[in-house]
Amino acid sequence: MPANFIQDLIDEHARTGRFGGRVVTRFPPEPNGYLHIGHAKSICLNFGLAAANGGACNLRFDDTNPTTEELEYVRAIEEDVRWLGFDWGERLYYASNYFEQMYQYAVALIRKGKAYVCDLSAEEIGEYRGSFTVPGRDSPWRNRGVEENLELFARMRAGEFPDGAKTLRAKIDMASPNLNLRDPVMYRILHARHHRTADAWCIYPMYDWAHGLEDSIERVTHSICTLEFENHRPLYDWFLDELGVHHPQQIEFARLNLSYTLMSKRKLLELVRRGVVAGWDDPRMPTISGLRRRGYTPEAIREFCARIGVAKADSVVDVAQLEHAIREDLNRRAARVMAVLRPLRVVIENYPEDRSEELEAINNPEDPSAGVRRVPFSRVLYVEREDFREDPPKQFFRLAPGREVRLRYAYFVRCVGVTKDPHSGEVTELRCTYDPATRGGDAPDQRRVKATLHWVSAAHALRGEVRLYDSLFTRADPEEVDAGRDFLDDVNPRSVEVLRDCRLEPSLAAASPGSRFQFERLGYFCVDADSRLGAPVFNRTVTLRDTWAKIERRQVGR
RNA sequence: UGGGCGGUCGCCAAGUGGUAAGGCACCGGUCUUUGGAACCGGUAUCGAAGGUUCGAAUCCUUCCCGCCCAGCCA
Repeated sequence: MPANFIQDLIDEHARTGRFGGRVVTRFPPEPNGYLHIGHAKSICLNFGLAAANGGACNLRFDDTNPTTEELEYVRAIEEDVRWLGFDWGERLYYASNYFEQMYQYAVALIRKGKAYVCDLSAEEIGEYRGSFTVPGRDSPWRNRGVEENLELFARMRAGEFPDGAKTLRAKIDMASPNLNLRDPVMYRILHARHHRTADAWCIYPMYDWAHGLEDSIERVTHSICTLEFENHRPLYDWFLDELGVHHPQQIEFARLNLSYTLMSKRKLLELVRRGVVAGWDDPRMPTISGLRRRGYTPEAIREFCARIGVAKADSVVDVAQLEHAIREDLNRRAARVMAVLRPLRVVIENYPEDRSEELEAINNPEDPSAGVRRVPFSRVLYVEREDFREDPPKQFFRLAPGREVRLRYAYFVRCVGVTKDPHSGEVTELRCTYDPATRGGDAPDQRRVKATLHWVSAAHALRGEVRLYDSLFTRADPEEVDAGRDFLDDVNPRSVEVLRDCRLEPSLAAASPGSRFQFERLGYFCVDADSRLGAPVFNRTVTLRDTWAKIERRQVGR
């Protein structure tokens, strides 16, 4: 892992002997949604720091709010962390396992006169809190006696009061410039069934009270969290110091933001619930499961996280950075294969009708050990529609009337005719001739062609479905919404395009779900879970860099 | 507005008083049976202004800008 300010701090702690040289971190997700790429940054950081310093990293579910948390989410989170390549061993914990301990800590605070039961309503608490510029006022219940508080708190736990009737609050300072210190709520009454503790509790600890205790109980040394909790650190410090328990060092870093991507769990949930996407693992989602289904590898995600660094400045990483990481990984590892997404029929007029042959193709030019395969060639082929232009613009090197190009690993062919639909005028077929002397793709006379096209033999081709993805949002920052509009208004209407009549080279017949390929000249694709034998479905993970597209965009632009 | 935290190339990000790393993106070029990959080259004086110093992105002062906080969410 590259150096960062957190590692510097750990180094300093090692020098000064704080924590006795121990390093224990934790990844503490709330099981109220699926993990996304932003969580991956945190996972890589926490597990990475632990590994780099001979420490350990806990996986702890922060399940203090039973109204939003579910078992499905804990299962998905475990799967995603494991898939990313991290192992928590026996260190799997739940905040809910500490509820009794937390309750006892709260009693201890009451005994010290540092916490009290408050009868104010939620609304009243808000009013008493004051504002940035106006100090808060003490709750009328702030000076209840210790015994009364103890009894009331016990009765809260016993279920004697309805939801919202009372809270337990820390007695700190209603005039503090830090609003988190204005007698924050520690416990609320919630008669809700918890996915792990069932009906054992009807009071649940607030995050601010619970989180620091969880870290303390687990003897965590470095509690790494995001920037917005910086304001809360003085409160955690207060709780831990009043209790006199193990006191981890909290360190805040900037969460990951990605251009054209939403990272808010609430909004991702809404996309799922409204059916804007097909589920948490929709390949357009920035979730780990979505990226996995899209064809991303854990290696690429980890490399991405390593490269973006860790710092305290708010930032938005260009999504091109993520795409670069997966291209780089797949370029090295993915087998090359030929697939025609939008088929255009080609007849090689001088190639015998009854003949076909097999040509040798390299599986991966980046990896000689991947070997070679044979692809069938015959008189009728398919090429990509966009590889032919009747009236080619400047710098378009591909097929056009009269022009010669190379069919990859096969022959040079020249376009000698174009067949069109008499009504629509649409090109329906290309008539070509081939040069038998160029078998394999080299001309003995050293003549050159400016383009090499991918192709597939019509008679041997497999049919398949290919799903092309584009970004889910049209706006670089989907969190920013124009007045009177909704973030859903910025969903890209063309975020997915399904092509159902694609032709694939026959070697793809055996491809199993999850396997990844480079479709030559097009991009990286991954077999989707919807695939069935004889009816393969591919997701486009990412396109190849496309210089021609860039040139064309420039031409159209001016 | 009170408090907290930040501002180094278009986007990330090193740098911790000695004369601005790297990655992505972009622009050129080499090579090429993927207009892919690879390779070569190009692009900043550090939010601003003062000051300290032989020397400052790094120290001091003032100012400007951005983000976070007024849930019985996390």
